[in-house]
Amino acid sequence: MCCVDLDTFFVSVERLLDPSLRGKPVVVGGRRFGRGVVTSASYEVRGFGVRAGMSIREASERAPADAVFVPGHGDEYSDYSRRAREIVERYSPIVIAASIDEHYLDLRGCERLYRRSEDDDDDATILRAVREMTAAIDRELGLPSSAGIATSKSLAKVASGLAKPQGVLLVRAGAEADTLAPLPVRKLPGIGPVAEARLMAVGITTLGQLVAAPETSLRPIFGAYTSGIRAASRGDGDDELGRERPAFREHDPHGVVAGTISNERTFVETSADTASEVLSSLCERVASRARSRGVLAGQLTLKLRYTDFVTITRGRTFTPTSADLELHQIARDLYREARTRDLPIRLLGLAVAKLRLATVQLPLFDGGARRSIAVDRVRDRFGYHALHLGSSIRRRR
DNA sequence: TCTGGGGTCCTAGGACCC
DNA sequence: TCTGGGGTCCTAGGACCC
Repeated sequence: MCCVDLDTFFVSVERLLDPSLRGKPVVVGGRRFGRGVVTSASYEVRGFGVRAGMSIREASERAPADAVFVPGHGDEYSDYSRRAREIVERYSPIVIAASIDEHYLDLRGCERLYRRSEDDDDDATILRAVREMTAAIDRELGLPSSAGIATSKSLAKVASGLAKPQGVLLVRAGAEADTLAPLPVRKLPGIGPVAEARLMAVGITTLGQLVAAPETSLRPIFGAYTSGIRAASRGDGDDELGRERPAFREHDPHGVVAGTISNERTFVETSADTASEVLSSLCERVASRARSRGVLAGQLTLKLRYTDFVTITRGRTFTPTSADLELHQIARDLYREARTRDLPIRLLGLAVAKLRLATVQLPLFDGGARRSIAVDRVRDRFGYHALHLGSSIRRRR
């Protein structure tokens, strides 16, 4: 099992787009002192304590004066991600994308394919092939990457992290538990800040301690994941690649499509946006994304966050639709149900789920959907902002 | 750690059906 | 009208990932 991870991916792409950023501290995520969070930080700026996930404001204070802050280029990242995948696919027929900057390959059975000399054992052969692969990604795309090779998927991921930057680490069969034992629990995918704190409370800080801990102390923390987490902490378990993320997956024969489509917006203090304007525009975005994917939504969930960070969600299941006006009506109802406190709102979000494939004939009978598709056609020609629902446009006098 | 925006998956209670 | 137990769906909330 091999995990290939592109190093500081967004920063690396930004440097391809603007070579003057090479060697400089770079922060991707937003303009300096603006709003947002860091999505990628170059190694130069990590030395100052800037990390992905940190607020742009805090990063702005920590970063040196010559640091460059860029908002990011999402379409370019997707394009480079796809090209990286094409290179990875040369090395194994079994590849899945785990995220935009991360791919897993199943290399079992490929040893004979890559063997160069009789002296090479399987590990040496695989290690050389993976080094060739990361070199190819660098040579052909100009992107640095790291890789981890191990008997299980999660250990391969951990190993790729240990190998960074621009390294390849192979954990030999039999060495799994010893490799993992000294690492902090947080290194294991699936253990986040909450689980880390709760483990600390029962005296567990390393993966070795987690493996040795009694079931009764882990169960309350991990629930259904307990045995999987413990197995992964020992380095055994998931030796299958598993499913591709639902967004990339085929739908099933009944027209059910996995996944959700969501959009949310945090209110800026200075903005005079009203909740109903934001709601309308979120509704249009979500519905138009559903239509462009050719799906109807059977569930809508509204998320409302107050300025004190208390978050309420209200959802409803209904006959599948992708019409703006229908979804908008439901969204307004949900908003009324959720908005019970007299406190300013920090964030509004909408998500559609229970997606199913839109049948071809349905729009002919459904005026709302037909109107929405006409709107999409206008937008295809003139841009997204060419047309909006009346209520999502600020009234001017 | 004063916290964006896109997602996935699990839990737990209640309704409803057989 | 009360009772048991299982299955499934709905809803709200929360942890985690990139």
